Amino acid sequence: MIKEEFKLDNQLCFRLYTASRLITQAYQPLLSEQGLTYPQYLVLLVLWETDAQPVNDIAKRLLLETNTVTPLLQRMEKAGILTRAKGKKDARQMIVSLTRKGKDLQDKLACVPFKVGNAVMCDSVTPETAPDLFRMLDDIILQLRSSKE
Amino acid sequence: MIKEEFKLDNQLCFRLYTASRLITQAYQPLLSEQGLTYPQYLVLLVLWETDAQPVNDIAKRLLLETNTVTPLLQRMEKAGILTRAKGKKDARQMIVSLTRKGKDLQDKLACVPFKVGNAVMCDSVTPETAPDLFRMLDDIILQLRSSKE
DNA sequence: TATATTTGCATCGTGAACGATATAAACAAC
DNA sequence: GTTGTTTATATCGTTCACGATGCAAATATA
Repeated sequence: MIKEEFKLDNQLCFRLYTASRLITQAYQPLLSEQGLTYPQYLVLLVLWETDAQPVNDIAKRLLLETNTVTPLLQRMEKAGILTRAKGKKDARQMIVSLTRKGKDLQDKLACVPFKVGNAVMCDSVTPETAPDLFRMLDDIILQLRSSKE
Repeated sequence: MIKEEFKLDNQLCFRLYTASRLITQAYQPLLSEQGLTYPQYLVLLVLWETDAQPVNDIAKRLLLETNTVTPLLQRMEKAGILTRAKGKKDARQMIVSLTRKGKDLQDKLACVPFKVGNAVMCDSVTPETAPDLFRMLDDIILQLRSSKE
């Protein structure tokens, strides 16, 4: 008999991995109407909050490395969603700014958060219990970030 | 001011995506000692439970498509962890079986579940509250699977 | 001010994910 | 039995993730 700790059904990571993939898949048809991917949508969320940020700030906000974010931004630049320009104060920085098209996407995607929000609501995840889930996930993220030192 | 529903900090998906990536990163140094990746580890979990399965059964168990699993298995075959052989009853099937090396990995990775388990424990995620988290994630996964049709 | 180190970003290679498509075996309908 | 459909797997192209490495601008140190 296989040991309990090796059973797939006992793995937190597999649940997170699967839930993450499936919810991303739920976004996908809504985003692809605008030619976007989910990570690109995350970049938009960051830039809608604060426009004209260096690559590094975007990467830190998303907890990604710049070698992931740079190609992502290059593709979005090619799609006309944003521009990348060398920083004036610090020439090493690339300042990323939304174009008109990038800003307008906010209206075009207005329904997305609601549609996906509704799609995940279920017996044990409701507007009442969601904060508990958020807190646990935030705690796990914080814990894992700090153990990376 | 940006709308609440577009704030990154209000996104369940971003939490799941980040938690999944970070916990996978926690596995990575432990797995790479044996030359494994996290998805390859998941395949091992499936095969340790039930050896000699067709590709499709493994894919279904992991909720992945065969076009993701096939290359994964090919790499693991090249690494000598498993074998792939045409099914005798049904020649379309590829039956995946563990090699001696694949079976032995279970002992070599014995400490992994505990180390990662400890790494995620924190204030709001404890042995007592983990079942609540599991239930919520399972519910989300079920909900999203059923809404795919 | 010359040199060393750090910082910000880019490039490269590998391994997933996944949509689209292909192919052969199994099965069904006629 | 021939034809059509379904099923199991594989291949291809694109986009992440991410470790490793490179490079130039900024900063620290001698």
